[in-house]
Amino acid sequence: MKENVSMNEIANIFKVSKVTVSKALNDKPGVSDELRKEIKKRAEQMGYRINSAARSLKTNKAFNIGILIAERFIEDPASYYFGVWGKLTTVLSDLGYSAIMETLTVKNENELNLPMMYSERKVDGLIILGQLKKDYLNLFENFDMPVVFFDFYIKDSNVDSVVIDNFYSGYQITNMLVSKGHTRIGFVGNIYSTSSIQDRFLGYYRSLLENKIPINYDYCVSDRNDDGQLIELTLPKQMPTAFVCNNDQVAYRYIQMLNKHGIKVPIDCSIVSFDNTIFSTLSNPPITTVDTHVEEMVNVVTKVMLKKINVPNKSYNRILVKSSIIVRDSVKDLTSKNI
Amino acid sequence: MKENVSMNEIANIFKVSKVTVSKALNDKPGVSDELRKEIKKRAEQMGYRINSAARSLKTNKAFNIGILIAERFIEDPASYYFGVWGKLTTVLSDLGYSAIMETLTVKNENELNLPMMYSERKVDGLIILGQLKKDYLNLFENFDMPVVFFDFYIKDSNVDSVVIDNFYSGYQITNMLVSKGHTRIGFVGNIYSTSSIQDRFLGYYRSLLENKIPINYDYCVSDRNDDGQLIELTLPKQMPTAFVCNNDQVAYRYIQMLNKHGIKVPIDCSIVSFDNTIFSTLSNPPITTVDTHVEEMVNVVTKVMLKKINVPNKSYNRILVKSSIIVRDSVKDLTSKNI
DNA sequence: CTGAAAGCGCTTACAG
DNA sequence: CTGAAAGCGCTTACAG
Repeated sequence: MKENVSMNEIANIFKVSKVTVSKALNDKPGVSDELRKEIKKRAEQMGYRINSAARSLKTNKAFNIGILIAERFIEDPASYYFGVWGKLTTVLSDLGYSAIMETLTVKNENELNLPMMYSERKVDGLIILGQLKKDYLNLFENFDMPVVFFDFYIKDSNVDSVVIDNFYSGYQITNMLVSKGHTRIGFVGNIYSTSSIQDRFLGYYRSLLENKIPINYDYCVSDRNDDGQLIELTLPKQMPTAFVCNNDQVAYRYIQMLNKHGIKVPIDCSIVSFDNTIFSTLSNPPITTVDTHVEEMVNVVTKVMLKKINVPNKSYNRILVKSSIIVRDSVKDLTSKNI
Repeated sequence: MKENVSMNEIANIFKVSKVTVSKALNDKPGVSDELRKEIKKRAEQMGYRINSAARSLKTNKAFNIGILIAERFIEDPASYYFGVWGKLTTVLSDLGYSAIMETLTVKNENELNLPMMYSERKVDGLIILGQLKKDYLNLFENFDMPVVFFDFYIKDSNVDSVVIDNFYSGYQITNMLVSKGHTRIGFVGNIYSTSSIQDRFLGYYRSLLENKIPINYDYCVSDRNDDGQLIELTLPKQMPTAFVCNNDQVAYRYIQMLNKHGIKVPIDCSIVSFDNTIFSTLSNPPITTVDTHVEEMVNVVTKVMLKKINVPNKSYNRILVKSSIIVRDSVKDLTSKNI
């Protein structure tokens, strides 16, 4: 394989200028169709590869998108973000962009150091995967490069974000329980911990309101302390017929805890949760959960990013992506005849 | 934030040339310490960011490493490769390199299309994460860019690779079972399916040989067909006291199958496996497994890659990274007094 | 220690 | 349709 073929070399072969070769290869007007075809063919044969550094230097576009993720999110091998990561890479690639990944260390986050891919001008835009410290996120207000937050948002920010519709998801899955005849429904999760748990809880509450079911805090239990550290799961003061758990992992643990107390799912108690992660399929029984449509979220975030790159000062605010219920075996139908 | 500060701008402020600024910022000799310090300070204040496209154009080094992974490996949300991916990114970043990720679609693999990051000269080297089709891998023989295979190797290849020492791992964990008094030991896995299963099996066999335990194929069962598709797990013709499973996921499934037959782990039967993935911790009981030292493998592969970039024609062949046993609760000690 | 000059491989605006 | 010229922002080899 030839090491370095340049446009100039190809131009010499055809006795034309490199300008013509550039136009031919980039599908720009100003070359006859025939010549264009010949040049493209020859370039391919010669193993021509464009020098994107030279292109970037001229055009000020790197055709790279940076993806920043905090180290703590990838320590968990079952992290939801890995899937996002993979899909982002694939989708960007289809659009002619490469994905540069960088992990943000605790140190860099605390010291407010911007990522290397930014300070070396390697990327045209930045996608922030998962919530970071407020101070760090503030760096991106009025930033000199397009930035989109993925899977979280912060209040009073002018940075665009793409998030799941947690509120609606909570509403939806609780409605489903009600439609199966459940009226005593609990919630598992610390509702003061993250905005995503809070929104899911509020959706759950909305469903109760709409169905004229009074909320009963005796059915509700916490799953973590205010610092986000998981705590031991307990039975509520009174037992409901169903629980809405704030995510699959908690649901998985909750089922194990119930089993220890001799309570079988879904015979004695129904469980639903959110995220459609590996925990929902590995659980016994497999859990009815809310799928977050990662694919759709990724499509949306890349589309927004490319628009922002081309029209810098437009704002998209908070974009909600809808979700859908995946029905598995953790919910009992109380309305069916064969109880 | 100022959009575009160049070396020239900084040079004008100090009434020196951009050459001096370049030397100062890059810690190259030829500038007085005092001036260097002043320039660096000022550059920081002005928000100077190097234009790596310009640097690349001159030096022919992008300071990007490409990581190629087949789409099929990231479809499984619990894929072992995600962790590798994350660590690679972190380690490369520490060394001043950015990681460009690209997924290889089935189509591109079949049509032998090289990755975009290569054909646009965006990377200085390529790490291939996980085995690809032979034909595709053949593209990298005598390639015009450093390439390292990660977690697999192919025979008769001159491409360097970094792999776990599967043979030794199998040997080691089987030795452990023997030391706990087990002599009837089975193996779970199709030994004709992948080189990694085969190597683990051969390590297991070596331990038996060394301990003068005749191998008994009646203790062994398959876990997948020759195409790699998982099949239903069954009990062997005779029951051993322990099984070496070729990976955690299989072990997880095998324990579930044993439970269905009323066989309890580790009371009635011991289980060990490989990889230390989420399946080994989620299992009940948690499984004693072989940890693959991802961190070490990543350190090795990046070190090799950087060496190859700097000294292109040196060869490192197959580098084996050792592993270690993580003891959990799935093995019964047959030698202890309190049986 | 410092700098003038050349040049990396493209793209763009303009002229013919 | 085609090309000469300029220039993107650096680095390097060399001269002073």
